[in-house]
Parts: sequence; C-alpha cells; structure tokens
Amino acid sequence: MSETPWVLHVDLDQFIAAVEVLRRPELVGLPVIVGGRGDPAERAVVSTASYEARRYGVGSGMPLRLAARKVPDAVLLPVDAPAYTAASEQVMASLRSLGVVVEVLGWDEAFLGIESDDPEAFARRAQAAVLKSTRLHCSVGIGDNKVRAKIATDFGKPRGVFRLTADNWFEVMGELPTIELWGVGSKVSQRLAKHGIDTVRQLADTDEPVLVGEFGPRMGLWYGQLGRGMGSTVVDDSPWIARGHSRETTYQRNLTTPEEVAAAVRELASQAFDDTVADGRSVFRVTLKVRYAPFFTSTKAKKLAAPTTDRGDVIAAALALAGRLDPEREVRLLGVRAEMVMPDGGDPAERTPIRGRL
DNA sequence: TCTGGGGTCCTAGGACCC
DNA sequence: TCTGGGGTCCTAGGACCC
Repeated sequence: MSETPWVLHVDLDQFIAAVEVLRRPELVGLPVIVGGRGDPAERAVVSTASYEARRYGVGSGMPLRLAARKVPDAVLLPVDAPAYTAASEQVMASLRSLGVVVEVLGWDEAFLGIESDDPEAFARRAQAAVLKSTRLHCSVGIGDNKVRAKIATDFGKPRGVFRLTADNWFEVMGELPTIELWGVGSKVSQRLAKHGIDTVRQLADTDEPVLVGEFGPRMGLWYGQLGRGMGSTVVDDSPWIARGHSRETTYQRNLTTPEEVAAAVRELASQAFDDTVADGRSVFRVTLKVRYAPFFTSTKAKKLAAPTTDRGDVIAAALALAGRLDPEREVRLLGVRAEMVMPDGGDPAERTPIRGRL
C-alpha cells in the first residue's frame, strides 16, 4: 500500500533580512533593508527588505536610494553573500535530514519530493526542522506538481502551509492576472492581454493555435499548460552544473571613452575566465552585455571561439565585441559571460531544458 | 525613483549548403 | 532570369527567475 506522492516547495521568509537580524538581535522588529554596499548614495538595488520595511512599500529590486527615501529610519545593511551561502547550506542540510529528495532552487528555496498521506503534517515537520537547525522561519507550498507547489507557497506566507492541486487550481488562481504565474512576467502578460487574455482561467481556455502563433511551438504550448497549472512532478536532486559564468558591474560613474570601456572589459573578462578555470572547464563562447546610460537599453553580443583555456583568447574575444559597441553612448553597466564546455565535452545545449522540468 | 548581479532558456532571421 | 524546399549553424536579442 504505497502513499501518495507530493511535491513540497519550501521558501524561507525574508531570508536575507532574517539572517541579518539573527546576528543582530537588536534589529528585531525594525525595518531592515539589505542591498548593495548599504549606501543609499550609490547605484544599487534592494536585495531583501524585512516585513516591517515592506509595509512602507519597499521590495526587492527597488533602487536603494528610493527605498531609503521611503523609509527614512530604516536600517540599511550591505549584502554579505558568504553569510547567506552558509545559512542556506544549513537550511538544505536540515531538509535532507528528513530523508527526502531535495532539489535546491536558490539560496532560500527548494522542492521536496515526498510520499505521504498527510502532506500538511510533513510540511509542519519540515518547518520545525529548519527552525530548530537555523532559527529561520519558512513557508511551504504543497502541490501535485512543481508549478502548483511553487505558486502555493505565496498563499502560505509567512510561516504557513498551503495546498494547491487540480481540485482547487481554478478556484484559487482562475480570476488572478496571468502575471501571477511562475514564468509569466510583464512582457508576456502584455502580449497575452493583446489577445484578450487577462486571467489565468482565460489563459487556460485559450485555443493552442492562438498561443503557438504568438509565442512559438514550445513556449506557446507551455503557457497553455501553465494556465491549467500543469507541470512536472519530477524532483531532481542531481548536483547543479553551471553552463557558464558571468561577471557584471554597474559603474558609479558612466564610462565615456573607448579606453575606459576596454579596460573594464579586460577586467570583467578576466574574472569570468577565472571562474571558469576554477570549474576546471574551457570557454567556447563569450558574451558581452551592455546597458547604455541615457535610456534603459540592453544589448548583448556573442562571438564564437574554439574551446579555449587561454585567458588571452577570452579577453581578446571580449575586446572584439567591445569594438562593436555604440561609440556615441555612455556605458553604465557592462557584463562579460563565458559559456563553458561541459566536463564530459558535451554541449550545454544538450542538457535538459529547465522548462521541460517544471 | 531610476533601475544589481548571478543565472537559464527560447525565438527570429540570416548565411550557407544540397 | 528567376528561383523550390529542406536542413543546419550562428548571431542577436528577449524574457524570466532568484
């Protein structure tokens, strides 16, 4: 007599802010904002705000300068990535100790594959395990697949548990705007709206040819399934292997001359190369990303090289791309990405696409 | 108010070949 | 003089996520 399989999605509550408050107990109950170097005079954005700060309308991705203006007495803290990595590893270890498959999604998120006839009880056990091990609180979504588990978590926040399945999908999600779906952002929701598709239920009821015509054969079908809450049930704990590494920097002062840009490209390409070498891999493609200053314009360029482990090759490729940037515009952000040959020599494109796994 | 840094995957369209 | 249909590879760019 086997028990029912479930997907659980565990999401830490205000993770980064919570980690900071743990080591500074005097900050409990205060509006805490973590971002950049913690200096609102610099170009930076909010990584995480505590619930006290969110009440003022501060959220992730907001310019730090604006956040500081909205909450004048906020405690501003710099991002301390090593501390969050360490806390994250503790969280994941506590989840693995439950004896289930754990698929890590990021610092503060994981899917669990479980078999249970009382998933709510299991979710509470997971919360207790994380709290005991790390003193951090989390919310848990329960689903009959990954899509529903992931979306369910939002309804459980904070510190709660919520179940979303085929039985209550439309009741819970049907009248919500499509942008509430995981994988639908502002651009796609606007393109859907052009076809009169505003809600999740309308998306689910849309004929496939309409979606395929707008988004192509792969994404079109996928958005249709998303509207019905359909998705993969496979929780995969195999170790994550990066396809590439990138380094990018927003300059406090815009870069104006080709010489400045070239120097910046050299530096970033060198760092991305170091990250690749640290993985024991070779580079087969280099990408240069630029954000020009006057307007929010983003551009990327790519260049193929034979797979290489030579720093000079990678820098030369990046510089060649830099030679094609618009010389009339100021540069405020530059990024260089090195894509890597897989350890077995295979092409990264051959790997299972994440879309197919959702 | 003025938009980080690290990633992943998909699509359109041109070049080229048979 | 104008042109098919199918295939692959590559580049550029877009979109989304945490």
